[in-house]
Amino acid sequence: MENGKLPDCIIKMPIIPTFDPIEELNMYTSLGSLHTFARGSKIVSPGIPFSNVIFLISGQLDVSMVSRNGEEKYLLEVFKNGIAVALNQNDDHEFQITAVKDCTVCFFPLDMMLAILSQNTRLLKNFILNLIQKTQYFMYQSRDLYQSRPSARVFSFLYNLCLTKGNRVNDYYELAVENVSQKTIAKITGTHPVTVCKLFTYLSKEGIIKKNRKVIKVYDLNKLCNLIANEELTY
DNA sequence: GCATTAAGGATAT
DNA sequence: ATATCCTTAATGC
Repeated sequence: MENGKLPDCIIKMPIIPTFDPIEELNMYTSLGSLHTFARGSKIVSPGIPFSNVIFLISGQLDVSMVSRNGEEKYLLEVFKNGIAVALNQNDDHEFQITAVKDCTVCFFPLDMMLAILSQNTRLLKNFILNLIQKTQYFMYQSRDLYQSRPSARVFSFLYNLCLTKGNRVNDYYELAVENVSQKTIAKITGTHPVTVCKLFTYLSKEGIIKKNRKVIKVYDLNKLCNLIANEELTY
């Protein structure tokens, strides 16, 4: 640990499920196939075989699962230079990848991806770290869904967001939540948007936060932390 | 305690 | 002008 910095192989766990970009893949896009997708179109659909590593050159992707009864489980978002590994050669998968903005993507078949990675050790490392980051995130996610109540997950999300992205101003933490809507928080925490709204108004009434559409100010982080473990809750 | 639905209001495009 | 988001209330499990 030189210069007081952490070694560069440490996995940083995201609060919002967006994983580290791999800029270096831009050098290899000529070895894959370029495609464009209009906003709203599906790149991967449940039940339809698809086997490529998707590299996002521009735009934004939404990855989710859709079961036969039509229920949807949000998984993660992909931003510029991010990857989505979709290796589903059979028709029995439930994955869905949607372009939520106009997108330019590059498809790499697995063998091509492996050929590229075998030539570039640093890229290989970043690729592996990206996958580990995803698996670890979803390990935490499954643990939370298993042992925490929805309210605890929402409070926990807000608490962690505050610690990682909160700006200290006077006696409160300020959170820019313009791009993190309550709907998004509901999807990430596996709760209902109405529940998130109720919990936030509860926190406001308790004087723990002050909120508007763009900013959440957290005044009592300890109280918020205590609520995560709380059994009783009336809101 | 939380999901669901509905309905109205605010805000962004 | 239409979509998206937030809020509140009512109801049910």
